[in-house]
Amino acid sequence: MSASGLACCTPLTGTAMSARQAEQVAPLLKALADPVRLRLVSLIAASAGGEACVCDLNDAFELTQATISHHLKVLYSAGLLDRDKRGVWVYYAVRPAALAAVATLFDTPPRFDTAAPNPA
Amino acid sequence: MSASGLACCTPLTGTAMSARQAEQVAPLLKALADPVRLRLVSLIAASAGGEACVCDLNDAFELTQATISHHLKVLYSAGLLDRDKRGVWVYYAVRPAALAAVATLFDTPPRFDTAAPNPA
DNA sequence: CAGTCATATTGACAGACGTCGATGCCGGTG
DNA sequence: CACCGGCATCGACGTCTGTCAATATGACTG
Repeated sequence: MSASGLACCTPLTGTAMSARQAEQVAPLLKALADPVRLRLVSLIAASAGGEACVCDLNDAFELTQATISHHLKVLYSAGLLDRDKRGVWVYYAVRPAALAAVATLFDTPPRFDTAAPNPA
Repeated sequence: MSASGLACCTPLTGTAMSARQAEQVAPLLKALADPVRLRLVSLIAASAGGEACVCDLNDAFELTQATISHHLKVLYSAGLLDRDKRGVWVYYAVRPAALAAVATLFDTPPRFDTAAPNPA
């Protein structure tokens, strides 16, 4: 399971992305590319303190506790969430850096349209 | 196959996302959540005129023509690409609006941290 | 019109994924 | 210490996905 390097990446739109970069970022997108996980991240991010208890997350879905736990593991393994066990409860928090890494993908770089003539 | 509504969406980080929203955006992310497709979009976006001929895209990968065609179809079906046939060749172009729709997911809204006390 | 080239489609297959019920683990409580 | 409750893990399942070889389609060429 990855979770460290955090996939710094150039925007999609600028210059062509390397195979290596693509393989680093794709897992992050894959982790987010599920309606349930999207809502989980959103719920956690919107919670007070930027973290949420698994018990509350379970109640927000009509899914088995096992399934929610699985989705949280996917997000955690991708490096998108932090995990903190406090007594009996477990709290997950969004890792802003991870989200930011993905966000850079969609940054629109200065638009040089069609093979821009050097504006010197 | 979708390709129209284009999934307008509130940022992940602001208020909790609805199930409906999540189900609209997830397919876009799913379409992008593959290294090959990520590179395809990147290659197309980085090409002169913001479009690229399939023949060139085929050459950029060590994959079968059928596989590239499949990936392009996935991206096209998700509404991320436009398709334009000119004679024997087919050109794909990135739909900036679609990319922008996904980008809004990662916009960081004004940070109200933990249940902000109204600063009145 | 027969041939060739660029894409798309089909069918097959192995592997990954989302979901569940059942079970295990561990921290509190009586 | 025995028990209960929150969460993770396991095993199984049907489905979806990425890839390929083969074939179809459709546009130009001689």
